Order: sequence, then C-alpha cells, then structure tokens
Amino acid sequence: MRQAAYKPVTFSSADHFLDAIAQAPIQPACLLLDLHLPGMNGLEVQKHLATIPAACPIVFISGNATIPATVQAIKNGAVTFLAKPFDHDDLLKSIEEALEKHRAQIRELTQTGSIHDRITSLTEREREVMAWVISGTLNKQIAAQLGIVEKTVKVHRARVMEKMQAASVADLVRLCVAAGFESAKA
Amino acid sequence: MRQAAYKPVTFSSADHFLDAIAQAPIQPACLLLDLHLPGMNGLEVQKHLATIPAACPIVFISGNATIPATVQAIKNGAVTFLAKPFDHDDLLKSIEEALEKHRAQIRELTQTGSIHDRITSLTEREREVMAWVISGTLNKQIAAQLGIVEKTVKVHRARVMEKMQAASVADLVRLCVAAGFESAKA
DNA sequence: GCGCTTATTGGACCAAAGTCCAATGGTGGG
DNA sequence: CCCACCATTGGACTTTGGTCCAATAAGCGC
Repeated sequence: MRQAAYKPVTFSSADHFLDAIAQAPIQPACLLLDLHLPGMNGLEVQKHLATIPAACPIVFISGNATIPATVQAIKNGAVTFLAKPFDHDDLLKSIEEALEKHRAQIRELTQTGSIHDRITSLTEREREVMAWVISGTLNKQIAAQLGIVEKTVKVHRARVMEKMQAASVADLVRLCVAAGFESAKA
Repeated sequence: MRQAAYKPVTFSSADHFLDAIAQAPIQPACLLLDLHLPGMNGLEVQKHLATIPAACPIVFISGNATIPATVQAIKNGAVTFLAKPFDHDDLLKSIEEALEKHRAQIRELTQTGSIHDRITSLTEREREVMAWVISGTLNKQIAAQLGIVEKTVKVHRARVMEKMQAASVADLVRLCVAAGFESAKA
C-alpha cells in the first residue's frame, strides 16, 4: 500500500471504523474489508456505511467466501470482491477503481448539495411558486392557483431565480431535476 | 416453472437463444442461465445480451461457480447468482424480481423511445435551435449564433415545440433530459 | 416598540415570446 | 416540370415575462 503511494489506516474493529468514518472529513478513500470480522460481519458494515452520505466504496476481501455473500456484497454496491489468494495488481486496480468512484461520488454530492442548500434558502411560498414555474404554468394561472394576483407571482418568481442562481427557466428546471425537486401539477 | 404459472422456453445452445431473442417481440421475460455451457460461456452470453436494447434480465445458476465469475455476473447486471443446490423459493423470488425489473425497463424504453422518435422527426436546423432553446438562450442571441434573423428562430422554435409535443420550455427541457439530448452552450 | 423577514399589491414600462398573415428560394423525387 | 419539404424572412399584433419604482400588513425576536 505504502509503496503504491497510498496512506493506509487500519482499524481494530468494525465499530472503531464506523465511529472514525462518521467524524472524518470527506476525502477520496476506500475500505478494504474482510467478510469475517470479530463481532459485526462485513456485510453488516456495508449496510451501516450505506447510511452515511458520502461514505467510501468497499473492496471486499475474503478467504472463504460463499456465492450468496458475494452476490449480496456486489449488489449492495461493493466495487469488487477478491477471493484469497488474489493477484497483487488486481488489488491495486480495484483500489484505484474505488477511489475514482468515490471522487465522482463526492463531486456529485457537493454539487446537488449546493443546489439543495439553495432550495432550502427559499421560503415556503417561493418553493410553491417554483414548483408551478417548472411545470410550465403561466404566471396568470399560478396566481389563480394560489389565489393571489399575477404581480405577486412575478415577485416570488424573481426571488426564486435569484436565490436559485438560475439564469433562465431552462436552468431552473435542470437544477430541480438534479435535486429531485418535483414540479407541481393539477 | 409451469406450476408457478410461468411459460418456460428452453434453448439447446447460447446461439439459438440469442438468435431467438433478437427476433422475439418485447415482453417481460427472464433468462435462467448456467455459467457453463457448450460453446459460449454464461458471461459471454450476458455480454451479447447487453447489446440488445430491451433484453431480458439474467438469473445465473451454476454448480461450480468461482467468486470472480460471480462478481463479473452481478457487476454486469445479473439479477442474482444462485449456487446449486439452491432453495426453490429463492429461485422463484429471483425470477419475480427479474420480471419486475424487466417490466420497468420496458416501460422506460418505450417512453424514452417515443421521445427519441420525436427528436429524429426534427430537421437538423430544428434540433440545432432546440439545443439553444433548452440552454435558456434568448431568440435574439440564438439568431446571432446561427447567423439568421430572430424571426426565423421563432419559426423553428414553434415547430420544435409542436413536433416535440411540449407545452412549455420547461416540458421541453425535461423531455431532452430524459432523452439525453444535450443543450448547446458556447 | 423597533427592526427584520415575508407576503402582498400597485403602476409604469420594456423586452421577449407567441401568433396570425404572407412570401421567396433551394432541393429532391415522381 | 411540378410538388413537397425545408430554411428563410417580413409585418403586425397580443400575450407574457421581467424590471424599475413604491407601499401596506402580518408575524417574530430582542
């Protein structure tokens, strides 16, 4: 590991690791995990890790793995599963794959994260108006839906565009799609 | 299989299957595939199947599977990998999961398929204009980019909305996002 | 109470987009 | 050669959206 310019950190138990990772700063990393551990087994660690937002990918390693366990591990998102004895290069390749995956994951998260921040900075009314705007509804119709005057809709709308940092409705729609914000419709 | 109200069809070789599936009508199905076959092995069949648009999901079955083969199979999208001897219920559950997955896949495809049809019904110029429209560019600026008059852009734009069956720019953006149509920008 | 945010509205005005009308030139096929 | 399709443009007009200005009222924390 060290020869390959990585900085390995070891943990004496699954709990120690989960505690550490929960507090650690977000940076590209990768977990080398054995299926058999004292206490919690590898698949359980994977399950716990999945609940953490930007948790690192897992490369499983095991000497006596079963097919069902392997299936589980991969389906739950493990980068790969290496059966001992494994090739040195395979391990390094897997780690590199995991790191690249994590880097992409972090990028994704920080992006949609900032979008989410913008959405939460909106007032309830503004979110409501935005939901109608991205559905393609006219200001006049939105006003009717909300029981207010068109002028007011325009004001909210302008604030939405400003707070969301969207230069156009097209941009706004894309932002909302990326953040999973649903458009209104009735 | 028959007892569970399924209609199993068997194939004497991988080639026979691939020939048959390429011609068959699209309907929810599932492939029960052994890793070891005469001629082409299971993973190769999976690879070929992946090139077919709405190909069915795969449930792997094998008596003497290796960990690497299992990893490969799952990472390439197999629903699961059952090692013999397997539980009867596990098999049925896997098949049901595969069928549900395929149904969703077919829905997705027919949807984006119809969107794709609309896009191909556009002329080259119309696609060009659409790319700019969904980027949020003003008609005037689009005209400048294409070296034409704003009026002409309006005409193309109207045709785009009509052919794409979009009631608003917001709709258009969503359609393009769903179809993977990239917006222009320079 | 005072300041702050939020929601609401008014007026005036400009820019942008959509909608009718109609026309011209190129290109390819029957 | 004529027809269909396509890209292009013009004019006149309406609707819609955006942007300034400004004001009022309700709720909330210090």
